[in-house]
Amino acid sequence: MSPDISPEVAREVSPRAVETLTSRGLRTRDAVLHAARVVFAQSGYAESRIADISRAAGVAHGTFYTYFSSKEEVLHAVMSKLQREMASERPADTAPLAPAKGIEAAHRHYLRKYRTNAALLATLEQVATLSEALRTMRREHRRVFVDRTARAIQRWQDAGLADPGLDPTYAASALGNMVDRFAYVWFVIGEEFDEDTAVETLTRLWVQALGLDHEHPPSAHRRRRLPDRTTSTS
Amino acid sequence: MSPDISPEVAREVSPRAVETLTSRGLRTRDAVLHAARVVFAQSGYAESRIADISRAAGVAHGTFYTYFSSKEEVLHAVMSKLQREMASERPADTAPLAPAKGIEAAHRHYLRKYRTNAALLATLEQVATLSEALRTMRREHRRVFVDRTARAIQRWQDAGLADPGLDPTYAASALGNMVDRFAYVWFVIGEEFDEDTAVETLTRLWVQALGLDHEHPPSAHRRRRLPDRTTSTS
Amino acid sequence: MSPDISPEVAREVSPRAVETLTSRGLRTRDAVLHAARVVFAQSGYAESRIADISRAAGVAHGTFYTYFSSKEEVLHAVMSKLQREMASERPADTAPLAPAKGIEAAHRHYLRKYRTNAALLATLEQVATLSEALRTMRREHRRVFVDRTARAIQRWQDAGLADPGLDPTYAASALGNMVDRFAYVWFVIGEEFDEDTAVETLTRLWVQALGLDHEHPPSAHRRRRLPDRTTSTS
Amino acid sequence: MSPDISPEVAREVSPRAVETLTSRGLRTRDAVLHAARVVFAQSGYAESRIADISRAAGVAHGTFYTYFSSKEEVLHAVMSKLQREMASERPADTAPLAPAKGIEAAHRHYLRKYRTNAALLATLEQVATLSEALRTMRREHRRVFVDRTARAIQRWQDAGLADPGLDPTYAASALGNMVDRFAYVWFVIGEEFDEDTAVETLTRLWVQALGLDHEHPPSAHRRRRLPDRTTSTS
DNA sequence: TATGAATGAGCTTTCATTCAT
DNA sequence: TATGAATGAAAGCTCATTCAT
Repeated sequence: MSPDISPEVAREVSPRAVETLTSRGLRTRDAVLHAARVVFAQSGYAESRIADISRAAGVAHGTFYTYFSSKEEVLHAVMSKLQREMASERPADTAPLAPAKGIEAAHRHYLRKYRTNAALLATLEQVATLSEALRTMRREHRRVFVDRTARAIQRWQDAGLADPGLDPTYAASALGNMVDRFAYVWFVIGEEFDEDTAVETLTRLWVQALGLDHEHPPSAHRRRRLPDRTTSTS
Repeated sequence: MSPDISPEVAREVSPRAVETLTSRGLRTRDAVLHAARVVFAQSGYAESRIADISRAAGVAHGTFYTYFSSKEEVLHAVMSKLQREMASERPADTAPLAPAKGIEAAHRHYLRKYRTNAALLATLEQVATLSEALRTMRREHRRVFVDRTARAIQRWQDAGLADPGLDPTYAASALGNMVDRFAYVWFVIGEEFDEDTAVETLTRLWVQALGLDHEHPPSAHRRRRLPDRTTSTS
Repeated sequence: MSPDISPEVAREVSPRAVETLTSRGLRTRDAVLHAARVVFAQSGYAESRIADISRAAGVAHGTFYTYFSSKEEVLHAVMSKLQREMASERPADTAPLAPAKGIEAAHRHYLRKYRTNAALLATLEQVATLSEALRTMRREHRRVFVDRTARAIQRWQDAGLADPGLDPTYAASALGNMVDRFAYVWFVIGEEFDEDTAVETLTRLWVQALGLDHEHPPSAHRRRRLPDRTTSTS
Repeated sequence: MSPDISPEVAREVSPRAVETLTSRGLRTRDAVLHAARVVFAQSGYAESRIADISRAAGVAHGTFYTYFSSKEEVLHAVMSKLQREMASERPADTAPLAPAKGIEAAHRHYLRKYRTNAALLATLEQVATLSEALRTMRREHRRVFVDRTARAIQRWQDAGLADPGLDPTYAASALGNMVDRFAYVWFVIGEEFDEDTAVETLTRLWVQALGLDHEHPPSAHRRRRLPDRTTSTS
């Protein structure tokens, strides 16, 4: 595999813990963090210079190190924030839509959010394997997505709406990858697609793959159940 | 900084074209290329040093530059070769299997090939967006895969085996991504999966997504046809 | 090799402009510039190493690049300064000497100044044709000298002291070259001469060549006048 | 001063003495020598690569070393040939012209020859101080010119045509420089001049400087005589 | 003689990080 | 906190020269 930038796990603390910063300090830190995001998006990780980030943040070169102890640390902070943003902010599915409608809405939403952050997500792809810390962050972030989808699949299976023969986790992982990767190929690699056709096709594939388009008699045996969750999240 | 008095004599510095190499030269070039592959797989692109490659190839530092004019150029050569390998070598589907059987075999084959080259494919992911040249190579390589799958889907649609409502290219792209990305998450990011369950799930998702599990009366209208191919490849 | 997704943030690598330097920075810059002068004089351009200059300046290797972006750039700075020095600093010809006396003084002064800077002037000769920038600098520097002499010649012509049949600019260029080159051959190529004889001969040649040694009746027609200068410089 | 490329005096012998070469060998050697001349003229010394010379000569890289043992050695050979060409080939002044006419013809001839070889002469200027060997070659070559002129001046002095107060050698050196440098400034540095005006001015300056434009009674005392030459050349 | 592959010392340049102010 | 000058390890690349064939 790829080498870790630093063998030890990345430090979780900045040179000065965020909590202890004055409000002026917080503002500067934010400026640097935001600048880093812009620069990483624009130039990729390897080609981004601390000097670029400082300049973009409007601070002196040395000021960077007041808030982050290394280039890798800002990277971590930027990517962590990005992944949180990608995971949250999904449209409030307040109304319990029919599965197909909900899936379509989610797909359209995800693709648009991807497009917005495409450049930074491209950088994330570059660095995903650069350190074990990032690889771990990546795995954990995926788990949120996959779990959420897996639980939905299981609910659908329980309700006799989805193919009970599918392993919810494997299916969730596979289908999630499908959409995520489709966006990557489209917005990063530069393949050309049409949004409506894309959303429609992805949705149809999900619906049919999961068997949401016809009934599944409850007699069917399930291959594997998800571990019970006390907090039966959305 | 050279005097620009009269430009007459050509100045060429790039490496000698492969065709003009002596057999000794060819052997050395191969050694360097192979060493680069090993080193890129081991260390990723950014962390690979020309010195590492030369050492691994058992040649002097300067010899590298006899055959490649830069790190980027070997990268290109290595990745080009990798992609050709990934695209070829598919199992001889001599027997016209039932679609599902064929799909399953292809999936299993692909996952195994991916696992074999996982480290280098991880590097490919890192560098995919590093230069337009690589992005283009990437797009073109995907096209081979996608086209092959899209034509298969269309044949199945024509035969009334697959859902005629799907755009073959979009579906091929999406489903291809699904498998490719599943392998990445498994072998590169380090998620843990079981091969049989993986192959089974991926296959079931394909089959159901494409509607290969039930009949499609010929009356159905098709969304978009692929451009006709004279050479109706398998 | 950076992703070209969206170019927004400026990337500047060139050295900080001289005006923006702190006094400490200015001091260091001067040290480097002076060291470069010494090293170039000692070793010529091609044989001078950035490492030599840094060492001579007593700074770290990288510090050189804080102030100059390349060897060529310091060269430019050094030579520009040298030429300014050669052009200025002429002896205050406060007393309006007889032409011959003034010429003799100027020659002696020039030869001595040349001897002092011979090594660096030899380097200037080496690099004069290395870049168009230097060639241009050279041309402009000569113009100062030539113009000054040409105006003197014209004044003498106007006063009936010098041969009116000479083109002032051509004559100034030729006679200036004569002295300059004499110094080069003497101090750089290593021909052996005696100062008094040299000054005497050069002066006599100038005086006679210009016809300063006898009257020129005002009736004589002039070949070409210099463009009028409002500021009739001394 | 500038450093010598190699402390020892350049070897005077090629890897294989020219006399021992077969005619095929001689042809190859000539091709390399000529190619070197072209390349040096085009790119200057520092920017010329042995590879460029070999390619221009149409021989393999290694073949160069069959005939010259180093880059410096070809340089020496090329420049030696150039200086011989510049010194010879002057127009047969069969008819004992009036001094002024002869001088004018010589000047025009020299300027034209300079123009033809300007690029290579520019390179000569670059390298003149690179090694003691070249500096010596330079001095010796100048001596031919200067001596020739000095003897002419002395003859004119003896004949009562030229100012007997001038030291023939100093005057010859200075006046020779004047023309040589004028050509350099014109054809290498890129100052713009008109040929007729240039020839006319240079000639007038010579004539007047030497006092060839009026009589010099034999009573005048001469400053210094040239050492007697048995072979009272042209 | 001719070839062209191989060598490796040597050089320029970059840039994350430190630190005195 | 903020500054920006200073550091120096590290890497890419060049090319004159050697040498086996």
